[in-house]
This record gives sequence, structure tokens and C-alpha cells, in this order.
Amino acid sequence: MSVATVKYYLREGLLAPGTPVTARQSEYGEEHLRRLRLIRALLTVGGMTVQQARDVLAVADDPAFGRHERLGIAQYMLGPRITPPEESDPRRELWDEVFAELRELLTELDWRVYDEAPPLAALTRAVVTLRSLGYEGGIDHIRRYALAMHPIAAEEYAVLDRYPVLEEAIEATVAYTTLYEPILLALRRLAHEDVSARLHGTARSQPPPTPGEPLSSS
Amino acid sequence: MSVATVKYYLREGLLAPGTPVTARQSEYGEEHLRRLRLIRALLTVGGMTVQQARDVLAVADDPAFGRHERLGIAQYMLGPRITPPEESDPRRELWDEVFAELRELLTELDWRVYDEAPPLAALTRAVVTLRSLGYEGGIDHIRRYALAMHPIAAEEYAVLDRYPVLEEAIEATVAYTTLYEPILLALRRLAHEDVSARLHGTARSQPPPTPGEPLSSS
DNA sequence: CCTCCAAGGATAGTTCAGCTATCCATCAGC
DNA sequence: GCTGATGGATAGCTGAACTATCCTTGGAGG
Repeated sequence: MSVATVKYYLREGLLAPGTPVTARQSEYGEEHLRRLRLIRALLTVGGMTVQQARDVLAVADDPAFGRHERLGIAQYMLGPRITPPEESDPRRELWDEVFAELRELLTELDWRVYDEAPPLAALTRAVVTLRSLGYEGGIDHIRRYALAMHPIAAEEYAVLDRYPVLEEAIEATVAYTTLYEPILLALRRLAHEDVSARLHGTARSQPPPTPGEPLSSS
Repeated sequence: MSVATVKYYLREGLLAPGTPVTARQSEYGEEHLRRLRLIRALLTVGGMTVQQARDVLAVADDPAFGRHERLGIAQYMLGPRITPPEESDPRRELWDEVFAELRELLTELDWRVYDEAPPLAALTRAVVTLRSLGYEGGIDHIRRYALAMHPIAAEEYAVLDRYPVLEEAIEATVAYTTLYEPILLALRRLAHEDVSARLHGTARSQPPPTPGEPLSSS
């Protein structure tokens, strides 16, 4: 990573400035290196924008919040920020309908989440999109997913709760929340591959064509 | 969506040109609209790049492959394309170590996947990153995730197998694979929120601060 | 004490993706 | 024949994430 990039992160507020020893020299410690590694991880593996990373890390660093607030807020900042369509938008009706169904599901599952939770908006949008395309976006599917995810989330939370030092817990929250996402998605796809191979053993008996380049025909 | 954008998608090969009725007029049908909706969904909800969307849709349209190949290849094209570090790269050692562990896990689970499967590279990178940051990237965690995902993947595959018309099945594969990802991730975060609220009921008793704007202090 | 140059800071430039706007030629319809 | 919407090509725009340059400063070697 180049010096210019580090300067850029400093400018953008992702990285705290070192304590200036003199006017022309600042001191950077081990925590700066860790932070830099975390930033790179968020941007590359986590696929976050610099904006998002800044906001998340700002909360993580903000002593104005207590432990659980900081963990919770960090969570809130992590995902994409979806806003519902305008009142006037014709798609709003479908949105409201889906949102109501999802709320009902959450009530049924007895999940204690806020109506304003960003992931709920993201969930609503995804389901709305699926249905708009004419695909199965039924609540039964969602319920199955939800039931599969809950124990995993509980497990993860237990891991996070074991960090005694708040700063480390925050950073761990950010890291786990973000970096386990690609893991989850990759495993889903590997599972697809296995299911596919299992159902029709002959398919893809040879290594599949290399992706990345446009395919031969077409 | 503006006409200019549609032209752009045509140029980029995401959308098949209509059959030219005359030199100054082409005919677009219902399938073009569906394709456009799918493209928008892949780009916005799915978070894909135009490049990726093009490649995936190219396979979906390519009659040179059979049903299962096309489903499989589409899967392969969908995810991010990760390449392992160079042989010379010092991080390569860790990469190989993690990769070997993951292979072993997959063998233990009896999942039939290729060593070259892109999701496997993505998985490896995520685990490598976690460990590089000093976090828990143990195989036991991964196994738990894998066991949770497999039945879900099987269920999804069953849904896809019910599409009789190949073209529809392909498009459905792309749609489901991509659009269920944000659903999965959103549910994981909602589950986190529930677990957190459950463990310390007082935390976040008031609606959390609005994300999107820089917070007050900090 | 003077010079030198590495580090800090500011500013402008670069690259790429994803659009967006303009221009021009064409030809169905009046 | 004239018009004007449409297709096609080309160039421009915007934002994100860097990257390169320049200028300033002040401690260290001489």
C-alpha cells in the first residue's frame, strides 16, 4: 500500500492521525497498522465504500456511546442504505404490502427488531424486486432462511461478547459482520454446486470453462 | 430508465437488439422488458457490475450449452473473481494452508465441488483475511455455516428444477442466486439485532440514531 | 549556523465504471 | 418533398478511489 493511499485514508477520516511528535513527524503505532489492515479488509473483502467504512469506524471510535450501543450502531451502519420508494411512487403499494408481511413474520418469530432497521428495508427491497420479476418471494422461503440464520447469529454474538476490551469488541464486530458475509455467500454457492452435481452426476464432469473471458460461442 | 441507458446496455451487450423491422425501427417485445428488469435487478439489488451481468447473461443466452451446464456456468460467473496471490507472494503460504483446510472440510462433508470453483477461492480469501487480522477463522465455524446452508441450497435447487423451459430456468437461476443474497445477509443482521436485544433488553430501547449522516460527537 | 532532505499537508490529476447528452443519418407518414 | 422520431456512434459527465506533484517545515550532519 502506497504512502499516498495512507494519506488519502487520513484525509478521509478512516485513519486517526498519529500523535505529532514534532511538526514534521508523527508517531504511528501498532494500532495504526491494525486499523489499516482492517480498512483494507473492509474495502476489498467486505466490498464497502470508503464512505461506509468511515461511518462505521467513526462509530467504533466514538466514546460517546456505550458498549452495546456501539455494537448495535456499527451493525446499523454496515449494510447498504435503502430508502423506500416515495409515497407517490406506484411501486410503493407493493413495498408496503411486502413490508407488512415481513413485519408479521418477524412478529411470529418473535424477533425484536425495529421497523426502521436498515436490514429490514434491504430485505423488503429484495423481496419486492423478486416479486416484480415474477419470481417466488414467498414468506415461507424467507422464514426458512430466517430460521437457519438465527442460531448462527447467536453463535457469532457469543463470540463477540467474549471480547473484554470495548475497542477490540467493536473492531471485531465490524470484522466479523463484514467478513463473514462473503463466507456465507461462498458456502451457499458451493452447496449449490454440490446439490447440482449430486442430482445429475454427469453434468460438469470436466472442469468448467474458465470464467472471466467471454465464452467461445455466443 | 432513460433511453440513453437502454442504448448503453445494448452497446454493452446486456440486452439483445430487437429484430430490425426497418433500418430506422426495431421491434422490442415483452422479453426485452423482462430482460431490462432483470438487468436492473442484478445491478441494483444484486450489486453486480455491468461486466459481470454481461458475462452471466451471455451464458444464459448461449445455446451451445445444455441445461445443467448453463445453470452451472451461470453460477460460476455470478460471484466475484478472486485469484490466489502469486507464488512469490509471502501471503501465499497462508493461502495454501487455508485452502488445504477448506478442501479437507469439503471432503469430510462429502461436497462434490471443484478445486477451481470460484466460490472456493472467495471463501479462502475471506478466511485468510480474517486470520490475518487475528480473528477467529476456524474450520469449526465454517462447518457450522456450511451445514446451515446446505439444506437451503437444496431447497432452492428444487425450485429451479421445476422450471420446464430452459430459458426461464436460466433466468430464474440468475435471479434467485443473486437476489437471495441480500435477503440472506439482511436476515443475518436482523437476527443479530434480535440476539442483541434479547441479551440486554435495555440496549437500544429507543430507536437508534439515523445512519447516513455523520454522528453528532466523534 | 547552514544546508539538506524526509515527512507532512494540500491540491490537482488520473483511471475506471456507469451513465448521459449530442449529433447525424435514415426513412415512414403526412 | 418535408418532418421528425428512431437507431447508431461518439463524446462528455459524475463520483469513487487512488496517485502524483508541489510546497513547507525543521531536525540532523557537517
